[in-house]
Amino acid sequence: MHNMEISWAFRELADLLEFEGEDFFKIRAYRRAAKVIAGLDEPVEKLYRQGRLGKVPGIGKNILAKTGELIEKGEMAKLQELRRKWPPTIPEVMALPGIGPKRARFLYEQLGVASLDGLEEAAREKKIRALKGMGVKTEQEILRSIELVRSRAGRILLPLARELAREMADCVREAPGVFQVHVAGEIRRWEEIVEEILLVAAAEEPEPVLNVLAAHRRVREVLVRERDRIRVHTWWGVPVELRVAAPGGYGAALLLATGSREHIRRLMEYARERGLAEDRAAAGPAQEERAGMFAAWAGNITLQPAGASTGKNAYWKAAISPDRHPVQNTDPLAPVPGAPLPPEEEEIYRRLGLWPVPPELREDREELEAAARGEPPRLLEVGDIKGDLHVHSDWSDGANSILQMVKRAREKGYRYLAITDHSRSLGVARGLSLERLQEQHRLIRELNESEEDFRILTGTEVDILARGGLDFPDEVLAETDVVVASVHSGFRQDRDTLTRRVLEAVENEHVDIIAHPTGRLLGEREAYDLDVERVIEAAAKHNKILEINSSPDRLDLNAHYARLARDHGVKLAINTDAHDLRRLDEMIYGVAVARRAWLGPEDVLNTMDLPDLLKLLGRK
DNA sequence: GCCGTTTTCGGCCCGACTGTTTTCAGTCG
Repeated sequence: MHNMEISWAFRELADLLEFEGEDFFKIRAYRRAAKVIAGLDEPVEKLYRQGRLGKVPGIGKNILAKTGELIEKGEMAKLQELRRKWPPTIPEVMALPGIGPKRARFLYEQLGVASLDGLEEAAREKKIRALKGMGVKTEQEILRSIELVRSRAGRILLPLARELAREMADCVREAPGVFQVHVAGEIRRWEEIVEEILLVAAAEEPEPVLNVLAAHRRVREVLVRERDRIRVHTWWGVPVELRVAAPGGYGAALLLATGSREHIRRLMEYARERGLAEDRAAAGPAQEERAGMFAAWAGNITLQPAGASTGKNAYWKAAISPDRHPVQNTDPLAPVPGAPLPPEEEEIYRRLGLWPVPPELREDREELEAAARGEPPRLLEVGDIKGDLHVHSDWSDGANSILQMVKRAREKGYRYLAITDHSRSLGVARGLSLERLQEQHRLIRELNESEEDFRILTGTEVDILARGGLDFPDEVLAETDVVVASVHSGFRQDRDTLTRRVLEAVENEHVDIIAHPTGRLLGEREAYDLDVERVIEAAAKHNKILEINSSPDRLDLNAHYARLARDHGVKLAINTDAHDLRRLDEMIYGVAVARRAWLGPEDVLNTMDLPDLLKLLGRK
């Protein structure tokens, strides 16, 4: 059983218990377990079988037993009991912003509302406003939220998509006759949100490969099946499509499956204009047919004589030549951003007289024009990153100690790490008081004495207060290595007020970085109403750094604004905002955003060596 | 329900905001 399935079971259990009015701390324990399990590096099942699961913090006797039930029997008695007792759609009502357990219960008891559909109907019939404690505003807010939730149904964030794609691709790779598999589509382009998972496999015989996917235990229903293509609906709620190409046509198939649609369209136009692709387009053939023609042309490219391949990954390995920049992870199923293209695909661009366009740039944002002109840009790579300038420790709401975070940072090859715990106003996150902050900074200075070739930077993530101003006085910030400022309250203030708050932080001489500048939480919360252009202009004027927050549910700034910032001469910092060890690894997502924004190492603060970094931050 | 170099019970998450009130409950970060 997948970790995510177990995590979801505990989350559902917590939701239903909360609806029942169960003890707050018990619910919190289940939620925490769900979070811990989702964040584990190893399969829960393995830990369980080896008797190590009980040692994981947050997992005690009871949760261990319930997890065992899930693993052994595939279900949990307590959860099934609750599902029988209450309508199973209750959690979707509680998940709505503004509706918690109390209101969900109240709506259920007063109106019999137990699902989004039911709630929407009640709101449209103006029944909500008649209830005690609710009014017209609440009713309208409910309708708005429902619309938002509906619009994001069936869309998942990139890390989960990568994990699911990997699981499916792993099984395809073992299918008879398959010698190469890639994850393509949105995932390969590193889009923030994924609507479908696309896989491409190379094999002479498609039939047995398609059969393997059709029989996968996550597959609920086969939606489309053709000779060399299958599209299925999965347990995860996301469609998965597998295309099987003959080895000779693999490059073209991968290229076509990676997209985007506009990039492919332009690429085919480009090929036709140069007489490089068959042109039967005069009569206006459908997209698919044109793609087919292009594939037929591109498919003629064979790089190696048949039989030259010595194994499944031979093509892949051939692509990694020593003159490339170092790439840490070249697993084709879950690569890091900047992993090399397979040579068959690369060759198609070369034959068209273009440099091979990295998947992250295939969005029809002038990448073909650039590719037709000179040299490819030197885009940022994971290996360029020399440190992380925004992480949390167990001094505030992080899970790990400073030393644990430092150890992992060193293992990642970093040269520095800034510990930026929350400031005093952020109560929930156990924000540091002035005294605690200074105590922490003293400790860090001590720890640095025994660190060689590595520097722990003192820092703070200082709140930009709702009433304006910063949460710590200037003289304290002046003595801090890295001051990261960010908004955590007053999200609903109007554009002027919010922009003014952020501008004030930009103008403060002690602030170095504005973190997650727009405050969006993908799939959860819209960005607050901020005039980002003005913030970028101010950052340029005051030499301030803007963050690309790598957390996959933030990715903030996004590629659009990151590019705009760069064009204004603003440097970006790519930080993880990690609250535990594992999330230090999320740097890849921020790097992908930077690549999608066409950033190179020179545009990014934390590619700098420590002395240059300190100099730029104006530190004494 | 979990946890313990304050260890088998008692503590763990509090303050701001919102929409609804007329003094506050519910939600959220």
